[in-house]
Amino acid sequence: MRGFVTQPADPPEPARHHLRPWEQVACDAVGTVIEFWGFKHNQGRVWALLYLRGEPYTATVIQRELGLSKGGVSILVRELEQWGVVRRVRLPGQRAWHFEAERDLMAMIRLVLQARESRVVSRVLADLQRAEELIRQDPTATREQRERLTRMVRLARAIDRAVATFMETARLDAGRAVDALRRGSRRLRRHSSRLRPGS
Amino acid sequence: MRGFVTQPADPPEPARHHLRPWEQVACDAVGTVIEFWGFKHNQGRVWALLYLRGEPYTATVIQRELGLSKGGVSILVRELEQWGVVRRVRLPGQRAWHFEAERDLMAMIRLVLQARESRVVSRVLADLQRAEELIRQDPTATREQRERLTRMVRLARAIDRAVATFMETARLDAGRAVDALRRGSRRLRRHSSRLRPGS
DNA sequence: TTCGTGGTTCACGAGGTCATGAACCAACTG
DNA sequence: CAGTTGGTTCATGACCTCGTGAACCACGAA
Repeated sequence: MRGFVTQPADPPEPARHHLRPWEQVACDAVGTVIEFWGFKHNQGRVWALLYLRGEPYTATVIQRELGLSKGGVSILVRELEQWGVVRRVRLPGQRAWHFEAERDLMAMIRLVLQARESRVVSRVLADLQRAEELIRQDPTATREQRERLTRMVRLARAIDRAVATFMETARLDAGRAVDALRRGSRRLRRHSSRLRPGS
Repeated sequence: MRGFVTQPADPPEPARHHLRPWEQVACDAVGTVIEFWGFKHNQGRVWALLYLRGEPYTATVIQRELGLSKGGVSILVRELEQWGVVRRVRLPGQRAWHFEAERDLMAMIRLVLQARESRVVSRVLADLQRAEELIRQDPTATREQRERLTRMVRLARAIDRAVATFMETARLDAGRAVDALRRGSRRLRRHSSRLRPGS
């Protein structure tokens, strides 16, 4: 009796969303990537729709085109807006809000990286550094263990700085981001070797 | 009557896991990163334990140290093994399997990237290319829309190749990975500009 | 053979995430 | 003013993933 709830016995088909086949595929693809990066599938779909259509849409249209619920769209666009990948604009003569996608793909990458960065990387680095402090007060830890922990901290720090530098420069000039990556990678390289077996 | 099963009324405290404070912190930190990269928190903890301790451990010990269940450890080490970040070895005189962590941190990054890559990036690229084929058969699509889709495909392709090249070279020599990154980034750069407003 | 230990698989349950849709609020229109 | 439309919030429920612990298998020792 409970399992039937999901099957409303009659598909509502809400005014038929008229996504063309290539739009379906592309939006879902973006949804998949974005989901993989820790965000919501539908956030990707909404952005992709706005990007591909190229013009500001109202929440109602988004809802119809992608077959989402009213409340869902409200939340999705708010989140997208907070990350700066979608802008909320007033169109002259229209009283409803309209939403348009950030068009600079490089900026998109930067924003996604930024979200990940602020969420986790620096947090983890802090924890690892705390572990490094704790190990100093632990006389039972061997020298090898201290070394391995230090190695992890250095790697984390290198990644953290690489990402930070990348975002910093990419903000001003996409070209410079290349050099940032290069420098960051060189730093990474120093941590790439194994622990010497004999040491 | 069923809900009580999980609360055995008396914390078993399975021989007390004797993780030292810094190990606790470090293992959890690794768990957090790895979870963020789409894997399981406990997979990160298991690897970190093995890495920090530096010697092969049996499943039983891992279970005790991290406070996990028998079945859980079995599954976790199998998965870690499949990605090549943990090796299963027989120790002379011991009949139980022992597990040791991959020690090369750069290799770890490569393996994680590889897992992500095979799971998603190329898959998404394929979908986007399919969308590009579909749009050719759609006379209603505007020139701007075709351009935007093409731009997305090119970006995806650039990222795909950058990652692939990075892994390819990192496999042989961590140093070369720097150049791979550099070349990939230069390719990325071409897609960084906005669509010209007038076009 | 039987016991005991190491190891895997499986069904279940807890927990968390996400979308829904109703209730509600706000602002404009007639 | 009432009515309509746009927009947000919230409780609910569907779904999914992970870990558990029991059942089970394999194998070696006594």
